[in-house]
Amino acid sequence: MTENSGQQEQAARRLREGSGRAKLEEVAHLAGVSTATVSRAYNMPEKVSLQTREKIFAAAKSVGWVPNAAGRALASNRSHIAGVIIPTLDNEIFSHQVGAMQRVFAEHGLNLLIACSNYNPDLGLQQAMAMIERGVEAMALAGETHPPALYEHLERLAIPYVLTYAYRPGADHAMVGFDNEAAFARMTNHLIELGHRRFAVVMQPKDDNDRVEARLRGIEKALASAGLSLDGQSMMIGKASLDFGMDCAGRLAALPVPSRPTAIICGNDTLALGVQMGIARAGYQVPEDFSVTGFDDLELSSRIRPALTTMFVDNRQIGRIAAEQLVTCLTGKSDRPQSHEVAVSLRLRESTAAPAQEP
Amino acid sequence: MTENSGQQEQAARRLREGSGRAKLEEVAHLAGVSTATVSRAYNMPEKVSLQTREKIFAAAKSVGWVPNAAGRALASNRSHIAGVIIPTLDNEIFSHQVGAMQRVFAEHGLNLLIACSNYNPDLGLQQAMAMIERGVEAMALAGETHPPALYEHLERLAIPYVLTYAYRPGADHAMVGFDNEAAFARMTNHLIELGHRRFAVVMQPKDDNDRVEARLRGIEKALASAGLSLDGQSMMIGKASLDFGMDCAGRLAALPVPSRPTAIICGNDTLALGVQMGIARAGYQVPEDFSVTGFDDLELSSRIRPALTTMFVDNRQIGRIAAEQLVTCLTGKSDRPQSHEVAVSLRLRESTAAPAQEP
DNA sequence: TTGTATGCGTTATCAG
DNA sequence: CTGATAACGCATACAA
Repeated sequence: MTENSGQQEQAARRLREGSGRAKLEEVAHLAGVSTATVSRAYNMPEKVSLQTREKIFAAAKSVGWVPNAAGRALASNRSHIAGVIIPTLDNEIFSHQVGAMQRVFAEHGLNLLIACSNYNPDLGLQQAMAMIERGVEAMALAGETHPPALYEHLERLAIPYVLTYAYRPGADHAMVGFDNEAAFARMTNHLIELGHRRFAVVMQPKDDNDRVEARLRGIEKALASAGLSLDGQSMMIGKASLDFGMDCAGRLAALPVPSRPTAIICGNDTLALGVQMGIARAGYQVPEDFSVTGFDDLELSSRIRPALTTMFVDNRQIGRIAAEQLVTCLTGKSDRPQSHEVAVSLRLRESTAAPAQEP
Repeated sequence: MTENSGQQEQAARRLREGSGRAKLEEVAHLAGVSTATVSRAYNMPEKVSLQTREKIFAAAKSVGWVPNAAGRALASNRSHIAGVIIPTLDNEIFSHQVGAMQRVFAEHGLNLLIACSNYNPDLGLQQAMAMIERGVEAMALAGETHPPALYEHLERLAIPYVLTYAYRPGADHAMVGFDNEAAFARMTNHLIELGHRRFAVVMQPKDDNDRVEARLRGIEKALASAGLSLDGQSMMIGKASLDFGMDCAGRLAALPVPSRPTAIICGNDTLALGVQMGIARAGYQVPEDFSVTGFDDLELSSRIRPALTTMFVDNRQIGRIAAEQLVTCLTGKSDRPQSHEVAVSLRLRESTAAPAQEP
């Protein structure tokens, strides 16, 4: 009890009396100079004589001075913090992006705040607002579908931002990514050209996910151009897991031959690998009985047998370019971040082939 | 008069500096109350009458006021920012941890700064110092091996911190994780009990990675207890990739039978999957010719054939608990973060079996 | 090259 | 319940 109250008291006093850490003023006293000179020694070293600079650094070191960012930010109107909002860190397409961004930002003295929306736009908005309150100088957002309120705040506060993992010519915002619709149209056309006429789609949920919506559009348009379409039972939407892919494969394999697809387009490699496993488990073969395509090109996808036909997306490059665009704005080299289309490449491998001849 | 000219001056400055950001003072004017009351309306609503509160919120909304965190932090000595440093976001064991942490912190109104050390302690220190300058209130660090200077700074500034992904009874610091040495000893003993006597180890680089060092100790101690040891050529260290695993498998399969291992202990599941592929490619079978073990239990590991014997580690739980420990410190419910051992579980599957009888 | 003085936006203290 | 006012730690015109 006594101990406890003592601790509380101490904590309270720390709060009342300030951080308890050394401040710039103490460094100044110790070095026998003014606070302005200390500040200059760090922020504009060339304007301070080597001699005093050394005195100052020594003094700072002796008291273990760490600049207080709040005071700094308040006086300079710079927080040195950037922010990124992604749906989830559990998907490597986003964690790779963030990793690349963090590296670029760090090289420019910027710290990175991160938050996840869990594919929930309202949560994303909330997280973004929290970051804006923290004074982020720039912001990267995954995807294009965000509450108008978010864009309004960013515009009004003149916080530069880019949208990542998507690219749409003529979009209102700066975007760094690729055209999801075109990419899936390309993949679909590959299968059409091989001779496939009956398709299934295994896709992650499209709610509040503009990338997935674009992908479905791409598939449907490509099919329509060939006079084809998906019937309802061949469109399977669920969690992007191996298990869901396996389930779907099982259901598709159980269809009567006339309505059974010969090609299965998957929303990502995880689903596609699951589908391949499900097909094997059902006693069928890839690509003889089913052609399968993925998206992302995970390390595993090229090593597994049969190697997966998929689309390579360089998520690290997306993250890097997005961060670089923001940095150029912050350093005044550019007025607004520029959009940038990142190339994706179709990797044709063993999981796709011409369909077997109908008996 | 004075007031008026003051406002004009302020407006002029805002125009000059292009910062169209409203401040608390303007909200106060608009609502016809003092700045203190506006502040209270947000931070201690119960101490402000409902009526004035509503006036204030309306005024704030009309000018789109966003609180300035720098001013806030300076006055309250609270940054509402936590930090985490991990080796890399490219490995899901860390990205999952970070994702879980971020969720917990967000629930408590804390934003999360993230940085990667790339397994370089100096870079980690540098990143950590940057975070400390930004005023992080708490910090999570992956692993145990960090420069003494880092610990000194954290201690001196009284910043609560926890180390994650490792646990060592009697450690100097709060740790949330598991005993890497014990875990690998357990895995090794499983193989010894199956009857294996010749082992190979395929492991990620151990430089500046205390977890890997502990794992190797665990393996060697378990072997020693059984009167066994590794000869040099059976210890293979390299990048934790499928390719390196495949290479190692090829080299091991090429050894003359008397010195060829019957069991291959891998540092993680990625390496183990690579080893399995390499064995298949070399024309051998798992587990008939080689037993293989992994570590982490990726989603894939239980679905692949043969299913991989591995150790399940709940990285999300590690992240969650670590963050919770830090939060309890920040809310004053605890003085120091507590260590917490997270259970790992051995998943015995198809990739391990008794070695074939020697002819 | 260095010092002085002031402001940055908010919270907290104390009086009312 | 509310208001006036002093911190909070630093950067930066302006002087010297």
